[in-house]
Amino acid sequence: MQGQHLRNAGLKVTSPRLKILEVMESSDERHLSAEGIYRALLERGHEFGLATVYRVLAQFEGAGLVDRHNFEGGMSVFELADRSHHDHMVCLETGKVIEFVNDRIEQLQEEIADRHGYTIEDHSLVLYVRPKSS
Amino acid sequence: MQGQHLRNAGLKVTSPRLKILEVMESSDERHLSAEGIYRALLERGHEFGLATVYRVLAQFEGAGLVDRHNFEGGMSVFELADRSHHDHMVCLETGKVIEFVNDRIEQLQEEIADRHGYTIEDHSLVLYVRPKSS
DNA sequence: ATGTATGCAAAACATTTGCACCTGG
DNA sequence: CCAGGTGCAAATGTTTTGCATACAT
Repeated sequence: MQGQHLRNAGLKVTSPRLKILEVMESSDERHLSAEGIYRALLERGHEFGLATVYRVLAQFEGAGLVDRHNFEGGMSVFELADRSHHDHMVCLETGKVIEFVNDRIEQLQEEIADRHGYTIEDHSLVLYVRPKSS
Repeated sequence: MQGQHLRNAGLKVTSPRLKILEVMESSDERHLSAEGIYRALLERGHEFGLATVYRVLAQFEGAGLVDRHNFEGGMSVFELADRSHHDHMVCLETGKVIEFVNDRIEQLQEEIADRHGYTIEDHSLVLYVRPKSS
């Protein structure tokens, strides 16, 4: 049961939190907007306020349970932080999100920050792409 | 005169447009928010509506005169598109923005997109950093 | 003259917050 | 019981838009 995840994060086990976790775990889309989660909850018969969804997601983010991404288009998308680090490729035609990792890029980023006297706290790499026409 | 830039972009040469270009060219900060530009204009005695600033920036973006970036923090920053491509490092302590280029990273990105059957239309790489404490 | 630009106020949008009420442990 | 969570509505902050007026060419 994911109730444990919540307890481990120091969060009370409540219905909104459990259901939101459930939606994020079982959704086809790994990357969901707050609104998307809100609608998915409705479809499953759970009517929580949108404000609650936002609050829960913010707490989850703070607890390291989810990552928030700010892709273009003005709204945040959230994904379960159940995998190791990766970056994103967003298809501009279909909206599809592809994940990828490249250790060499990660390493180069570290080197660049280091060279300037900084350490990386966080980073965001997003490729906006289109299917090859060929 | 930068009036030519505007004409080349197919835009009428108007006072707001000229002054906004001027501010962006002469500001200490290369990366400005719409509000920041609005305030800089006021300081120079030009009172245009904030809506105009946004509209002009949107047109400039469309014309390729400026780039818009969506760093964390909810608001866009704009910079003159007068340099070749580069990525950004944002200091979380000071808000300072450092630009950098790394051809190897650029190349790796191309390879990754290509490997997945896509071509890159645009990309965003931002490192959120802190000064090395050492 | 005439198609665009602008100004202002109002709308839109995603997100956050205040506060009274509920609930998990 | 009581700290903390939730619902709702209202506030927020950024950006966009509608419409009447002003301007560049």
